[in-house]
Amino acid sequence: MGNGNQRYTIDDVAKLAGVSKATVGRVIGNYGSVSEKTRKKVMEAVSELDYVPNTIAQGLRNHSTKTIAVVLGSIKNNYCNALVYAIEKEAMKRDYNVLICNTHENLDKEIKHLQTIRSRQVDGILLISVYTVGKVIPDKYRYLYDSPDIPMIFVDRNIIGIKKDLIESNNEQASYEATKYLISLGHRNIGVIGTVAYSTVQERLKGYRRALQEAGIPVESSMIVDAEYSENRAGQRLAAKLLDEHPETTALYVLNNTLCGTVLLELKRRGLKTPDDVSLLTWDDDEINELFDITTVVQKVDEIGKKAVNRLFELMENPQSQVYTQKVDAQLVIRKSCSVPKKHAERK
Amino acid sequence: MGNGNQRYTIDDVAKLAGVSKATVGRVIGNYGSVSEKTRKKVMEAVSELDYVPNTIAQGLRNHSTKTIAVVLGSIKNNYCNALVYAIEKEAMKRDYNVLICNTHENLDKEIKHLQTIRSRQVDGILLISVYTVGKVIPDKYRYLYDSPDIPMIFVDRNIIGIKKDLIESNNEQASYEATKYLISLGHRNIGVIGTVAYSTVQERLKGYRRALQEAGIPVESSMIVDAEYSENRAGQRLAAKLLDEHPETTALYVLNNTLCGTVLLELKRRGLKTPDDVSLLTWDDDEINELFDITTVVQKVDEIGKKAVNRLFELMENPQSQVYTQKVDAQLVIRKSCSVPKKHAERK
DNA sequence: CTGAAAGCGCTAACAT
DNA sequence: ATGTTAGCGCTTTCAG
Repeated sequence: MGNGNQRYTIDDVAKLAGVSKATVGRVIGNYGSVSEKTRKKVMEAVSELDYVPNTIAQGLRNHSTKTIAVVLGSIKNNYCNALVYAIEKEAMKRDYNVLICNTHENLDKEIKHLQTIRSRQVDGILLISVYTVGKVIPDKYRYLYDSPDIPMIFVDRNIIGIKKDLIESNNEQASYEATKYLISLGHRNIGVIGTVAYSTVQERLKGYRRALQEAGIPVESSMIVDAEYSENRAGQRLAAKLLDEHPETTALYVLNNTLCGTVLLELKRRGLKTPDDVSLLTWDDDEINELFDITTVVQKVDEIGKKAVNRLFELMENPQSQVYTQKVDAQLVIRKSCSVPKKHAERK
Repeated sequence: MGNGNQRYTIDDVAKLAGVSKATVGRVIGNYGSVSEKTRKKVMEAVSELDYVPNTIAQGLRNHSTKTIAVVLGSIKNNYCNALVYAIEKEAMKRDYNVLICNTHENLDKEIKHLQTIRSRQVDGILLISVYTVGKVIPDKYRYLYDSPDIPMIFVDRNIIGIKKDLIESNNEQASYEATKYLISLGHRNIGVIGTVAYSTVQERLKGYRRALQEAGIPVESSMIVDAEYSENRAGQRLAAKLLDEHPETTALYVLNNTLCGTVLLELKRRGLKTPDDVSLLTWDDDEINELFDITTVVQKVDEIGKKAVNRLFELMENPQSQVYTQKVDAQLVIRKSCSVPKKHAERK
């Protein structure tokens, strides 16, 4: 009776089949040549014992652990867990497992994780880095980011100064179009809420500015408010700030999925309805968005995850490969939270 | 210049320090005895090369990979990702990594994952099994569940017939109290929506029935409607069914977090407001719940995750340990979605 | 077509 | 206090 556990080794199979372990290896690994007769004997022994090769031993020998790691801020974030879901699904198809590492958006934890997964010899790394624009990686740890020995690609967030593949949404363009949509409705005073430090948000801001400039609307920098990642209910505070300081605001444009929930809370607190009192447009879809009929820039998380894994495997096979960025189209899903502005206050 | 990668082995350190690798091992592993002088030499060599031991090689030797696996339905589920977050945090404290395995609530995938993580020699497994009440594990795969060679504990869901530790909320009692709360408000016609097959939901139903019986309210089985896990928008369909077939319903009691969103959708579609038109009480907290002021039975996911990891480590140290169940108190958080029923329709 | 043997990097029992 | 060596389970030359 087989038990499928690790008690049986290749030697046990060899003994039972009456061959050498080299031969068993050939059958299992499907290489070299074995006579049909021996192959059958071996197969029988394998299923008799329910033998499964020890991945650790294979790893030591082959320098491949059949494991990839995903390093990200927090698995509780909806964008992240949808991404991990897609990644794991894709990895499984190739019999790879996925190690999950939360950095809690903390530099030290990111470095710690990067170090330990290296010593674990993961075959590849998918990184949504904490490193925000302006922050510099200490020389001491730079090898964690640019050493070519283990394939790594950036997902969603880029690190300026490190040349690695990047898979992300077409943030600038999608944001440009979203903003244009608001402008086409008649909005001229669009307040923006986002965590500016992240490279994605920077790009979304670029798109926003481009649309404004194209429409001849001056960009008022105080209408762009910045959220610290760690702040609790940042969306609420910033929506309040924006609405207080800029009562002429007719539309709110939220650049991070995490922020939107508490923006809604603030709107509710003030008794403001969308789209009648204020229009609302946000990034990243969520159950809430559908419930509230919020017009949303939806990222194709599945596709991003899939592309990321595919590219990582390419790199694992051919580490010399050229570095490049892949953009996945994000889509504006128009629901009911945006309309022609009712108030036509002047700009300050 | 160190590079922290795997190019350097214990031999390199030994050579550089001018000692044997056994000595290096003693210093690294902090066992046996080494003179202060040699220790220093070794330490210098270690930091010179930025040497990090190869976890794979250690694993082969020690039969420990410093990895635990979490097997669950889907990381996209909010209960699950909050759990994984807690688990990973706790695991990191002990320098353990976490492997994530989505079963997609599919039996075959669960078995496949269980097999591969075994061959990967994970040190422990946390399982939220797909096996629902009534389903039987094929003999062939039973070893995956009851073989004692690798410590495993059940989280949230139990498998009847397999004796393993279980960490879960006090589902019966918390559900009893939640139902009692609705009854105390005056509700007698409480519709229940849940995926009945799961052991947790069964327990919650028991608590619901107990409260009803205690209050002398007959349990009407057609007011308990069952959702298939995989059905899209099951909450919506079932809320509709309940409201159509039982117009006397004054309160909706939702037993799974995934269902609540679309229940709200159906309420919205019908123009029904909570708590004025219908009271609503649900399990598992979520951003939506706060936004909608929904009274909720909140599970202490953090504590469940922490307890699960702690217990798993106990088992890893002492596999012979007695099997037992730990219950974590879930709490009823009263917000504004429940009130005294306005309509006093008779029971059918 | 098959087997013997070396070795991946580390640990630990044994020897000095 | 330190070094030598066997071996964890597997793959892969190299011989035969």
